[in-house]
Amino acid sequence: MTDPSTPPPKAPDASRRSERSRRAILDAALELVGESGFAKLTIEAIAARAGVGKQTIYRWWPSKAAVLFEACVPEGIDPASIELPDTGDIVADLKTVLRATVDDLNDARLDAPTRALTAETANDPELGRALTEKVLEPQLQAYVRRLRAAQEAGQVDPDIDLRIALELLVGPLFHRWQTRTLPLTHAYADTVVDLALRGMTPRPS
Amino acid sequence: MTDPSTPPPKAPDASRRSERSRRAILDAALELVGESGFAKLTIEAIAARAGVGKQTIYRWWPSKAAVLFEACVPEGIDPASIELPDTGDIVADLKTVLRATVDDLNDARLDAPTRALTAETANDPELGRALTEKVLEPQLQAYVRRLRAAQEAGQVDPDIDLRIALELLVGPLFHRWQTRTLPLTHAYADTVVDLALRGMTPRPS
Amino acid sequence: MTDPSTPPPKAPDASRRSERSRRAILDAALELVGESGFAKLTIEAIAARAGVGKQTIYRWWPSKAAVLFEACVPEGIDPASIELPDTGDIVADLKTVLRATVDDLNDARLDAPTRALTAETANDPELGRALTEKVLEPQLQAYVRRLRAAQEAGQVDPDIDLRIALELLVGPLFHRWQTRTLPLTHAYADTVVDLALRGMTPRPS
Amino acid sequence: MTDPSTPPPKAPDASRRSERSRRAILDAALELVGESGFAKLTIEAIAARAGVGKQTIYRWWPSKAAVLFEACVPEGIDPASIELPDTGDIVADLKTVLRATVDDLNDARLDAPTRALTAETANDPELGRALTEKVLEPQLQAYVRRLRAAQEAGQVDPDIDLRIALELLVGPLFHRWQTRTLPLTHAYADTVVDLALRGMTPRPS
DNA sequence: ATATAAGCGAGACGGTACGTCCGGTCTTGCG
DNA sequence: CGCAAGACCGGACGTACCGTCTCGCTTATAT
Repeated sequence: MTDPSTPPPKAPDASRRSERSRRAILDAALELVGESGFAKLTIEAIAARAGVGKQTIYRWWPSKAAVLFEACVPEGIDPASIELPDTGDIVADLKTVLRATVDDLNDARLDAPTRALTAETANDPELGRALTEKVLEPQLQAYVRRLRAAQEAGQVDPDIDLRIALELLVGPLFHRWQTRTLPLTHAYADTVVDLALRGMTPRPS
Repeated sequence: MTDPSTPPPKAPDASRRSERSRRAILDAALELVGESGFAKLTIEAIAARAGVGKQTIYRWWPSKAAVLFEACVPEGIDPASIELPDTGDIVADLKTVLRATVDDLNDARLDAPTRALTAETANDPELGRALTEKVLEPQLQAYVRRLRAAQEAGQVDPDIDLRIALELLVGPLFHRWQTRTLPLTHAYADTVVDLALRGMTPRPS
Repeated sequence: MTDPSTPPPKAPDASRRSERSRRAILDAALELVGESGFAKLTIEAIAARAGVGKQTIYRWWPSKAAVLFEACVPEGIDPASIELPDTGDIVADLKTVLRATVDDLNDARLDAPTRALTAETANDPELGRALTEKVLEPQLQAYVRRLRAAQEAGQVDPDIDLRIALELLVGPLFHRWQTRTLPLTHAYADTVVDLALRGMTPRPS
Repeated sequence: MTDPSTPPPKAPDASRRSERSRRAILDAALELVGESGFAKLTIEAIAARAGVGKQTIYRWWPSKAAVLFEACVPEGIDPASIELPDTGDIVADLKTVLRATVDDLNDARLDAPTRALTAETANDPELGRALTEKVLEPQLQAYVRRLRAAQEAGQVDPDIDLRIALELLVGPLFHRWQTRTLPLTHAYADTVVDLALRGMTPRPS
């Protein structure tokens, strides 16, 4: 059910939309943010690089952040499809996952756009919501599911709030990435998992 | 050895600087960021509100972020002076501190400028460095000192890397604040401390 | 042969130009120069008065002098169409013309812009060329044509260089106007004509 | 009796004035106007080039035009001392003088400042008055004196208004210089004198 | 002989305008 | 009607100078 109260925003006809232009715009945005950073990313520059009229961008996206978001997060991936590995060994599995996360965060190609989007959420709450809903929460939920399985397998204390447990794992990584205080390494990921999990082992009753 | 290659940047004479203008600029910046957010914060608006020529801002600060930074972080506080409480009970002390941090992060007056500065570090590495050096690290070092005391008192496993231990405490708080996924409460702070500390208790040898 | 070396100056598309804005800008420029003089004439003020973005001025004119020039000299007048009266009496005709010139030079509404443009030629040779070509020379050529007719009618010595003859008529007027040494009157115009023409009468062979 | 009504304009003490600075300022102004033209001549540039504080310029001159004026027209020359040659032959004498004038007007070193000052009179009537009084009129009066001598010698018609006669000589030269329509040559000067003088010869009674 | 006050170099200050860049809207002509 | 192109109004950018205003520092009387 779409909202009938808002006055006609002249919604364009999506069925006539040019896929060609859409792709060119998203590609151009990614290229430019990689070359010069988000601060110098301009709607005009995107349009020029993509060989596209400015209006074609304004017609389909509300902001340059939204363009970049779509460029980074291709729609249509099923949130439920994200699944953490489950070998039965929660510690090993988490180390595998956090090491992969470390690798992603260290990937130079992803760095600029990711930081840009993260930063832009401070000014653009709508973007923040989208980022949380489409990217962040699905991943966090996958952590919760994996931890619940460990709980049920008796590897994690049943009294523990899994939401917080997950933040104990993810928070430190995110903190280092955001503040650039110290390097993000596999060893770091391992230590975080070890420390966090030590606090979650079932207490001897 | 200073770089002899760069041409003279014509450093202004700080001794002739007008303290009156400096204060007016910092106050105006804080007011405006509170009223309209960082995105709408303008050098021209700051100058106008402060009753000051634009050049007077450009003369002393390299960017509006730098102005805001100085407005938020009055220089001249001794980093070593930051000290966490030490009642002998590490758990209680950390809960006290993290609850206070939660209160700070929930303070509406600090929210806008803090988020703005944090976000701006993505575009402005120099600002990031300053923020880390002048604000973040001094606080983190205080954590390290308090945790070391606990270690020496036998309340924390001597094998633990205190730097990572601290990130286990601080990271989750920062993550929630940054992502706005769930509310930051005292209860949350307590649980984080409990969980993290459980992982650090000395192992029975 | 056009110069192939200069990089593309990105010439705007004149067919899309807004005639509405063009008129508003020219009118505003004339109003403002009349009110406050050329020294206080500002691109920003013209734009504001005309309700136009500054870029719209910079897009179509290279300087405020060029704006004023176009405001004063509407393009598209045929240079050949300027014709001095010819009653058969060269003295009477020249007096008629110079008296009219005196009236023009004394016209307060024309004074400010005309002086401004004349003065600006000292700094802006391109403007000087335009002024000479579009305004001055067509008028001087009309003088030459009328004097040639008089020559052919035996009223002016056939040996005389008409270009210089004309300057003997026009130069004194221009000199008084420019230097404001003495008032420009009809009597003055008459005397100049009388004196100058006395030197051009055919010599008794 | 000095005017007691005007509020104290804080006239500086001329006796303490630094001749060193005065010369440096005038020299710098002349140099700069020659290098870059009047439009780019700034008080700040003069001060910097002269190694002088800006205030020292503002203290002694009301405008950059006034500086340039003094640089071009060293005070203290007696207006009455200007005298045209008198060999008894008015035609030859005038040709000598106008040829010298042509040479001056063609002198590249004098061109920029002279044009600048002439142009500036359009915006600065006070400058115009000074220029007329100190430079122009003394010269024109010398012409009048020489022409009167010629009149008394019977070489010029006694009925002629000498003021206008002089303008017939000077106006054409000035017109060509100002409009840059055709080159200023000795031949041109000669022709102007011939033509003008032909109109002034005594009429056979 | 020494205060005292002026001119002076320097340059920070509150401003105004510059010429440029870009945002977001609107218009034109093509497919 | 979507689209490329780009002119348009508006607003902020960072720079250049304006003319005024302090600062210390000579330097030249006027005690």
